[in-house]
Amino acid sequence: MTAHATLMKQFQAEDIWGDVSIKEYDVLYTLSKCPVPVRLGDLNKNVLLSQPAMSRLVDRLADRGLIARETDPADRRGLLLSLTAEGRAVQRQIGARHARSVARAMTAELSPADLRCLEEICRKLADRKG
Amino acid sequence: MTAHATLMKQFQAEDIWGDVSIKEYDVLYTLSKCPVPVRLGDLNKNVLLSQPAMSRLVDRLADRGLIARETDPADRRGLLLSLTAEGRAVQRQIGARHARSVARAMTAELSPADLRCLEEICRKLADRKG
DNA sequence: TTACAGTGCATGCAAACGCATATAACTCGC
DNA sequence: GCGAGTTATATGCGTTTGCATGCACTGTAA
Repeated sequence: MTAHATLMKQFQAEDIWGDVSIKEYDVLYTLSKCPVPVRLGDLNKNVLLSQPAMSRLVDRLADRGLIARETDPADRRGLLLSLTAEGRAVQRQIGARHARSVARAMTAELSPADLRCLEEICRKLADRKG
Repeated sequence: MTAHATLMKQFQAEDIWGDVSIKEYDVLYTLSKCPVPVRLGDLNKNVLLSQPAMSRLVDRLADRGLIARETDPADRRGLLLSLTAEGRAVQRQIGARHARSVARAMTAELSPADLRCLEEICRKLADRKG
């Protein structure tokens, strides 16, 4: 937990976020990794926010024109979310800078073996029983 | 980040927290690890909260009698924080249950070698240059 | 000693959050 | 087909957060 907190505070303090908060970027990043539109509930699994908070975060991003919402034709309760062209551009721009920060922070202290090990561990933990 | 979010959501959903939030517990736990009273600013390094938010979280815990505040005699701007007897009792009770959850979640998916590797990685990241 | 830049914590305020719950849509048994 | 139960998202409301800033104290230097 301490490792996570110090890393996040360092990333948050970097002057690369423009008018996008780190949680908002988290959503943009997750969407950028999805080849097809995603459900709100699925997005919510990747971010430490309650469902209502995610709903309103998506509201704000949609109002700002960064993501598009459409009701799922197959299940009209559902929302399908995707990046707009502008959202994709913003994600790419911030993502490039953030990726450099992350790479710098991780390689500064961790060996290549550490990095492989950590990747494996995180995959195991994230894929854990639904 | 996904691994962290899923783990935290699972822990948060466990029915072991009583009327102490996970952030409040985080503070109680950190204090329980400190042999001597700690500064607010130092506590804040372990938790992903801004300084004002930490200040008010400590307010609430002090109002509830779980932690004690005293001004540092050596630097009278500073606050020294410590657990009260009740705070220590609460931390121990919740901590015992939470430790079991954590152990279960981690050992379910990770090998002993993974655990040693992760511990080493987290130490390196947490101790990273100020 | 007094002025002044720096540090540690507190507070005002708007924004964001979580909880409980409402709403809408789907599913299943009858 | 129709009501009961379930699932996906939205909304009301009180609480908590972050930002900007204020206040108290420290240290240094004229």
